[in-house]
Amino acid sequence: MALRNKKKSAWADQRKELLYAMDWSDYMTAKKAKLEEQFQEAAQSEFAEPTSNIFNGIAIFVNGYTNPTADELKRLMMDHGGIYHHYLRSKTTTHMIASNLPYTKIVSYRKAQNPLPLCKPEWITDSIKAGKLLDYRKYLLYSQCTESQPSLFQMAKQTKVQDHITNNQKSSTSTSYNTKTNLKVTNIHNKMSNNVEKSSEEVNSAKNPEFITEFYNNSRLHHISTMGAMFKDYINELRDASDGKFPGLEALKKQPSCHKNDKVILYNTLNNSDSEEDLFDDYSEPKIKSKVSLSSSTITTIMHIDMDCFFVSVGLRKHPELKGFPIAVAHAKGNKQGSSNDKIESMSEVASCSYEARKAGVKNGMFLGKALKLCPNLKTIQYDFEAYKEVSQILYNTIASYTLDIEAVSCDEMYVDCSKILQETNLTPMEFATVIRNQIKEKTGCTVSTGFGENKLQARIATKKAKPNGQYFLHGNEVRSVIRNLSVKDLPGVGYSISDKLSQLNVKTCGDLEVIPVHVLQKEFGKKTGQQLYNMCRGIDNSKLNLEHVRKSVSAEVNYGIRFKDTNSAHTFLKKLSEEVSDRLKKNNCKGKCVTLKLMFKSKEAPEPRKFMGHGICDTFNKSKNLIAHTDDSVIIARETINLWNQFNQNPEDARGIGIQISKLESKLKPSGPTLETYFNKMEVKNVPASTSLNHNKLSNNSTSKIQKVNIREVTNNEHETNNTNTKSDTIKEQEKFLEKQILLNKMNMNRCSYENPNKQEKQETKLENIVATRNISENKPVANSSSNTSSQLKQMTHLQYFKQKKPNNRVGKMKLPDIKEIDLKVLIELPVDIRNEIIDQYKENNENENSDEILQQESIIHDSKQNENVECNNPNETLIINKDIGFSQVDPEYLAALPDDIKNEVKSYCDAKKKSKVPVKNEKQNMALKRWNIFKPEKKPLKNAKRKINNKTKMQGKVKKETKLIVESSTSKILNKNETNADIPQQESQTSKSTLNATVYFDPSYGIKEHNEILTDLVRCLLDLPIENVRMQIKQWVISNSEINDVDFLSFTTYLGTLPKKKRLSDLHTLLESLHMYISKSTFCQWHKAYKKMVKHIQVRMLSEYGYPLMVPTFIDCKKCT
DNA sequence: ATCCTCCCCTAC
DNA sequence: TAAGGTAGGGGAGGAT
Ligand SMILES: Nc1ccn([C@H]2C[C@H](O)[C@@H](COP(=O)(O)OP(=O)(O)OP(=O)(O)O)O2)c(=O)n1
Ligand SMILES: [Mg+2]
Ligand SMILES: [Mg+2]
Repeated sequence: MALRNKKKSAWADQRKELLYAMDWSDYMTAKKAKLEEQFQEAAQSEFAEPTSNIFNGIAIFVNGYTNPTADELKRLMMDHGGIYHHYLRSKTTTHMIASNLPYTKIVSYRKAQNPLPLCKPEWITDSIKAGKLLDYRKYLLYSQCTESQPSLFQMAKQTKVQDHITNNQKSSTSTSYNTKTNLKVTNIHNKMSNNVEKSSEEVNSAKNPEFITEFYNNSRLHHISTMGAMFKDYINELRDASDGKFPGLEALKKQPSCHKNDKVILYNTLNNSDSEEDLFDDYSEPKIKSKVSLSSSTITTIMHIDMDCFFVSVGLRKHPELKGFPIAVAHAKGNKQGSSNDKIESMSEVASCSYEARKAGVKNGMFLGKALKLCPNLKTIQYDFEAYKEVSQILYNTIASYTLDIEAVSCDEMYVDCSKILQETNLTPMEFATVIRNQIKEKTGCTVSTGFGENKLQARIATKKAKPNGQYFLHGNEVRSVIRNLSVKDLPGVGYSISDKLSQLNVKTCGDLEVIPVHVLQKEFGKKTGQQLYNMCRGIDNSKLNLEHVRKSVSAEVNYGIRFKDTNSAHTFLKKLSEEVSDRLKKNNCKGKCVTLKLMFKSKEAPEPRKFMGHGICDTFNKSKNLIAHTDDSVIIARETINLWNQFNQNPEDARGIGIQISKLESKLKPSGPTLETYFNKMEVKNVPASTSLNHNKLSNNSTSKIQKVNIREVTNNEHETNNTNTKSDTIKEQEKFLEKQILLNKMNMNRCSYENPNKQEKQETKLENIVATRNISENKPVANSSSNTSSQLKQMTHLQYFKQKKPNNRVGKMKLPDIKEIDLKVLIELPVDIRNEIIDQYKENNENENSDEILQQESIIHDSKQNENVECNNPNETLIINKDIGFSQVDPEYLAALPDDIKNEVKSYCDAKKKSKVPVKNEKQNMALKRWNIFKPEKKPLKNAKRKINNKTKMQGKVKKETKLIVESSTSKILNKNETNADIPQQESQTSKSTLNATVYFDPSYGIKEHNEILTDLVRCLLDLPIENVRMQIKQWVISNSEINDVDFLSFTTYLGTLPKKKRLSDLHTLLESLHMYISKSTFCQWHKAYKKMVKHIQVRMLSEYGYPLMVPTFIDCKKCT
């Protein structure tokens, strides 16, 4: 039934043909001719912040002569967040720009399988005028959409015609299509683009600003997901707030524990359903069972509980007259007037159907049209999401009044560990089931079924057997025989795909499955899945209840109604969706550092979806980006997702689904999370029956206990005020702030610890998690050993909270301690100033106190490198920096004060230079490249005739090598010591013009300082243009295949890295430094170690200047030769 | 070996 | 019309 997406590689690079077909001479000529200008502008753009982000993610290559010149285009791109490629890069260039192309080029272009869009330069200029990225397809060079992209155009046309023929009554839709098609024609001629945008906006239903809200309001799947997550959270909250008392349980215990029949009568006021037979049938055996479990308390009993046809049951409360009929909940009415053959089948989905309907073969999730065919007298009722929530809440509250060993599964379903209850009440599972089922039925008017077993699997299977409105204990001795007769599809985790594969192995039932050897299953389905199948068909399930649910991701997606007319509407939608995700993150009080964009595009030959505005048959693509810091900021998320979107060169009109997921979440900053009151406000309980006194008590109990807990944490007063919400909220706010700090500080310590010995730490964690099977959190305390001795009690509390949320008991081995580098950085970046300062204090304190401290090492390294520093920009007289200098206002004085003098001065002089450099931009650059490295001083001799590339594999010619060595020695003497090895490998390198950077740089003897500087600039610019992954590979190559350091490499990489802070590319910088450190650490050559320290120092100066605090980077290199 | 990314699959 | 969301487990295959 389900249409599965074809697998398809999103990133297959099919543009090689194009690359090889291109004529490169144009490019080379142009480059040479304009070399000078390029350098000038590079200097400009390199240090200028873009004025907008219109072209984020766009990388153009200009082919041939264009009306705005290539240089002009480059400047425009850089000014507006785009990238200009001097070379066509197969993987990263997204668009080619040309005003005219010779016919031969067009031919070769069209031969390419997946050609780059070839656009007129007006695309750039018009986009800038419009202040947003316009659809490039309006600016395709060869006007003739019909020629270049015939399929698209014609498909749209055909679709339209088809629609007219088959669907005459859809007048509005047809009109829309008409408009769209006409517009496309208009677009081709590139006219009236404003009109175009306005009118065609109506095509896309996602254009409606309220679309997302409206969609989510009506989406049942959205509602059940949201509610499911909410109840998982809710159970966590209840558990946190629990005082260990369970009113329902207490009430049960007070009952005379003798006659089960008494109890049945006592609670069984309403139930006269057929399930009673089951109940009494099971009486004899469970009694025995119960006794057995009493004596040997090790046996656990799991209960699975699930509302019967949930949406229908709830809906029927308002339509009692429909009880007993086949009913379905769906959006469409499904009025099946007349014969069903000319009526178009409704594609509305049946969310839930009554058991009467199921007898006819109707199933949840089925299209209404099909359901009506199977069951012509099926009646539909409307959704009532509020009511579902109310009933769910009662369900959960009822169970929670007996125990909190609950794993929430969904809004109508959960697992419960009943062992304790049964033991304490001396009830059999059947008796207990009767009690709670009656309670729930009484309070909600809806029936519920329960199943019992010794593990989750068995309990679930028992529930299936019990439904509807029943209960069942799946005894150990019947497990095998019962399961044997089940279809494999009945096993949880076995869906369409697996059951399909199994049926190809001639396996239909669990009995069939039983005879398949485990290694066969594992080969077919993978290690774990195979083992799981092997176990399940035997009734074996070792999984524990997932108490303490911890969320791992937050996402929002819409795969309905997505019809974009162009890239802009897609971007607009992405922004809205980013806001949605951001809201959800904030509601959940969490932030994440990985953004994933999920896109669905219409498959190549897919017909129009059968479902109105549905997604139809699609290919799906995911791409994710790791951020440097955790975020919940919609602007950042929007920026990143738009970037990701732009990396897909797909027709925006083909988009059918969009989703944004945030993962790699940090632990919640505020340990208390939303209060219980929040939940109940959210839930707006209205129709809770009077008999909920139980719940009511529970509520107030929880609320007070919550407050008490807060007060304890605060260690301030003993007044347990009963209500006064005002003071409380203030208190809580303060409290949260305080806790936030504490937790962050703790984290710093912990992370530092883990950084020193990550493996050991992690293993210890895992082991602990294993040991601590239940939620005995105190077990974890030793791991998070204290940071400072002050306020130990407070700290313990926060530790507890922290670990509780960080380490779910049954997510063994999945979580690992975050890296100190990341965490600290995140902390510093995202925290308010006061908190940041506090952390920096701590930081400094640790520096002074602990010798083995990682950060101290960093400091001392900086210190050490001072000796080697060529202090040409030193201002010895400038002792006090803090309030004197405007340029320093951004530098955190606290941190600055702790810096070694030389760094201080360096920061200062750099800031000064920056301030002055309003004048010619090039000066600033010289400040960086010349002053800093002292390489191109006038007195230096010009370099000799040589040629080299950034690519590490190439060696320099002897002469050049010597020359650069001289320079280096005169400037940064010890650090860049070179071995005098090879004066060899001369000319043949000139043929190898294929560096990874595609840059071949000549060190011409006639070049002067300026030229050298420009060469450096060019190299740096190339690096800046390069995707981060490529740079990383460059660095890797550079380090691992060289025993000595080439200074041009060194200078260009260092300058490049030093530029990143200003470009706000901290994420990239961090990634690169991490890699650099890793590779250099492996090197046995001390000059590498020293060079690394020097690079880090250089970068930190830029960091301090830009951000006021340094980047947390690994500095320690384990080398005995160089300390 | 272990991690990461990009999927697929499943459940409600 | 119809409202095909969302979170998590896990596998394949590449990078480290
Ligand atoms: N494809 C699906 C499956 C379920 N649901 C919603 C409606 C269901 O009422 C609710 C609970 O799902 P269940 O699997 O528990 O199904 P029911 O409760 O409807 O029936 P059962 O008696 O089998 O539990 O989730 C849905 O909208 N779409
Ligand atoms: Mg149900
Ligand atoms: Mg259910």
